[in-house]
Amino acid sequence: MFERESRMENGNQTYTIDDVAKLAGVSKATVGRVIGNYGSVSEKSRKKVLEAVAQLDYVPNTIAQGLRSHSTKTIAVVLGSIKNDYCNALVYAIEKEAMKRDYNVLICNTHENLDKEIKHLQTIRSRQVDGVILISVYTVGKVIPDRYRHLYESQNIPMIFVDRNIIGIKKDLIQSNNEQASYEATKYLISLGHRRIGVIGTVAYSTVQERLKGYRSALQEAGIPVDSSLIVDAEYSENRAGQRLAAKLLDEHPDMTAMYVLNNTLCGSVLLELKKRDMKTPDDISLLTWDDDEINELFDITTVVQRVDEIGKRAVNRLFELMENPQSPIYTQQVSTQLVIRKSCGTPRNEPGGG
Amino acid sequence: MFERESRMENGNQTYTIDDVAKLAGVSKATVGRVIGNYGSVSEKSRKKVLEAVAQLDYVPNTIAQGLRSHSTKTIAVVLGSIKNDYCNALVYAIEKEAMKRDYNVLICNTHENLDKEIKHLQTIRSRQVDGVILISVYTVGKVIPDRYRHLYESQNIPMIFVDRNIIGIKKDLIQSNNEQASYEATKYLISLGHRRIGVIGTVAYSTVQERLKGYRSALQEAGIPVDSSLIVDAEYSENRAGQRLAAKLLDEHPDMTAMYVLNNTLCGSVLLELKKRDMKTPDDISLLTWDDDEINELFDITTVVQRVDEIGKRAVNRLFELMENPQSPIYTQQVSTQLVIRKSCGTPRNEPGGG
DNA sequence: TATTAGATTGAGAACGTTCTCAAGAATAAA
DNA sequence: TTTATTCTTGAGAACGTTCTCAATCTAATA
Repeated sequence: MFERESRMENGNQTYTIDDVAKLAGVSKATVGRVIGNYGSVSEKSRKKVLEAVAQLDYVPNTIAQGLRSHSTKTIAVVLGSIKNDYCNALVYAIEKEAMKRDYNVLICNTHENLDKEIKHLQTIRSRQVDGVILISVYTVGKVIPDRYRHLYESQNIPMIFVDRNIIGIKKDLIQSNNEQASYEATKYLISLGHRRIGVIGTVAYSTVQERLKGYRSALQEAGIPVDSSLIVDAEYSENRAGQRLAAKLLDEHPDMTAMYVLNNTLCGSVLLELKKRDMKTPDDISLLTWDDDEINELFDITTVVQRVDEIGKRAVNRLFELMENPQSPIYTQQVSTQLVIRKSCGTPRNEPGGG
Repeated sequence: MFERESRMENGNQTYTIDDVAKLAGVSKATVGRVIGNYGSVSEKSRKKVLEAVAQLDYVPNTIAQGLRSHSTKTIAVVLGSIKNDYCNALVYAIEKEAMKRDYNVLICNTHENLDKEIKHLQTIRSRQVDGVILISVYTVGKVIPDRYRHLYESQNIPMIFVDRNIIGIKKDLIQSNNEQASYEATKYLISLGHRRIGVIGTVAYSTVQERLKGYRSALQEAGIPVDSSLIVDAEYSENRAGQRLAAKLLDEHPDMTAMYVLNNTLCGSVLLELKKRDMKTPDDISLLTWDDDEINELFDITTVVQRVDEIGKRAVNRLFELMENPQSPIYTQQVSTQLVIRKSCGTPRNEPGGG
């Protein structure tokens, strides 16, 4: 009683389930039943409890709930950087879906750095996060050291991969149909008459390798030899890699008539190089890129558009499935893409039909 | 013993401080001392504990720590949408700073919706989050209902505002020097000879009002009458408001020689309208906007650049100050901006010197 | 009225930490 | 050797929930 009153004086004090129970004149078990909406409670008790809750403006302590119930109502999203367009659209979609289920989202930027990814996964473990959505930094060549494998393989925390796969770790994966979409995009360029198509992408990522595979098979199908010097690799961390590599391609391959950009981060800086050289699409060169953006519309760039919303939604849905049933069999979901044809691709300038 | 062994078999089981204590042959109090690095522990005990920790790959349960210590090592960032360039750059900076202090970041999108902001603040309270950084939806005219005021005023959770202020709630605020920067930007346009300068912005936000104030005072100083029909208001939620409003201004004010865009979200769609009308900057119209972006560089748009990194950094620093000392006096920090002059502003086309 | 089934309730253990307190061990001083 | 001082240690309470279990109460049936 004494304590209660001293609390009342401080309008900001937070109340516990015991305070509610005392005020309502019932036990905390009964309060728990009303709050948690389980068991059976008489109408009279329920009313008293709800009144007390309202009067004290009581909110249950999620931390205590988490400790007791082993569920923190939290999912973590681990990715390179929230600044990346693909990633922030993904986080947006994930948070939206999570909210619908009263879950919150912890954001973990790895800055495309292995150590930070490991550190985040450790934190996630100790935080008892309920589930993890991971766009891993792990690139195709690299092998996860044994001492960290458990962070990826533990059955305790449901985890799914989005976009990038980690070879050797079996997890659900949700991604665009990279190979097929890339095959079709390349075929489109070929159908316009292009035979020398330069490619810019961060080769180390599984996604890009899939896209390259589609590129190669389209060329092969058309009987065009694959010239690996037309494929240039962008370090993810390099600032304005697109600009440097576009310049390299343009300098070394004067016969190149189209550029195909596989990473969404690269396109802007490729355009900067074109601007610098006063080259226009599609007259001077054709350009096709992955991932849509306001820029793409403003510059009329033909684009393979990923349905990031859909990927995010599926990721959350699948994660919740796994949270309910951790034994659910692993599988990969491929989300369709859309080739949005604008005006950046034309017939090759050296071709009879070209300008 | 039995239990331990059955746990060992399941390689994924997580261990508790009791398991470590048992394996090390000490009490959990001693383990706690080693983990938490306080009190005094003999070298012998310390070694045994560390070995046990390593062997079991023990990580402390943050939830239990949180319940006991009343600190969850979490800060929440509440903002309109992570998709917004300003916001995602801010979150990026905040997460980076928070990581340095071993704090994690909970992301809360309000979708510029009042109810969602309230809901998030309630969740934040029940989650025992240690601190909140808020870009509120609350617009200048609106008053927070009494029943929700405590969510903003509670002394329990340190909270600071970024970018937007809420009139009537006294909190720390960190923002750009909106009025001064806007005054100078306008002055720059005036110095080029413009007298009819259209303005597009979401008037309801305190930031925009500050920027308008700077705009007006620059005009007044130059003896130019302020024509309020040149200032058009963009609903935040409207898709491509910039395009519609640019069209409106261009249609209704043929004498307008410059457009001044106050929201970063609007510029892209303003450009779309210019593109549609085949108008070029600076020849057909001058354009000046807030917030930098790849687009601005590609289109050579003169821009008031906000130092979002710095704002984020200061926000976290200040929040931690408040977490240590909640009584610390409230104040506002204004971060300087930079007017990056590119090529989108020229002399008015109807002027003697113009095209 | 006695009996039974079902509804309602509260006491108290458990979740995994932190941290106080008092006791025991080790060392230094007398 | 005894006494004082400092180190080192473990038992157990506390944080705020959830949830089991047994007890009580109600109403219906025989």
